[in-house]
Amino acid sequence: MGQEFGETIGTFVRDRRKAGQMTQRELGELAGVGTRFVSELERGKPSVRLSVVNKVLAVFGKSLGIVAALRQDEQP
Amino acid sequence: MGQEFGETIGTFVRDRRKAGQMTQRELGELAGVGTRFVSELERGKPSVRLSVVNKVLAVFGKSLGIVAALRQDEQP
DNA sequence: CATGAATAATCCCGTTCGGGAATAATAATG
DNA sequence: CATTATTATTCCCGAACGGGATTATTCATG
Repeated sequence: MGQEFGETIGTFVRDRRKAGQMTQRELGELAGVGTRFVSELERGKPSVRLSVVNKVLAVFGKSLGIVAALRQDEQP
Repeated sequence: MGQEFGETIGTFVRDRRKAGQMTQRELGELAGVGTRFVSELERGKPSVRLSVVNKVLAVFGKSLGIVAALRQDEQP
């Protein structure tokens, strides 16, 4: 099976948001962040603040601050 | 077995750095970030830029941009 | 203990983030 | 197709980041 790396933060957030029938505005309000940030996050803007990303992920009971997901070689 | 949640980004980076016999300055140079950032990252400063964090993690072949690690309830 | 290395804490400062609002572009719905 | 909702883009601006250097602390090691 081809490259099944896992999703980016952007696609994860977007999928979850849609799954929850939310608009970017609603998610933003829930997370306490701006609409524009949600939009940029979903589209993969790299230079975002970790704390703000986590505010969004917290809505879905997730977080980024714990483990580093591996991308290439080298086992954990 | 108490709280075995996985490490924070800070402890992960510090452990890996020490395991590699590196000083903060050396890691910073390798990653292309400043010494102060390495120090703050290791001590768990929450508001850091995702792109810069990933520059450091890249040194260890890791990344943060892929999967959201789960912290509480709710299965993946 | 003493001494030197490593790390932490501050300071100044250019860069950029993120909020909010307005507008343009795109998607959804009838 | 027409219309509306949703999303993307742009603007202004305050707030915070991150670099680099300096100074204070803490940690190794003998």
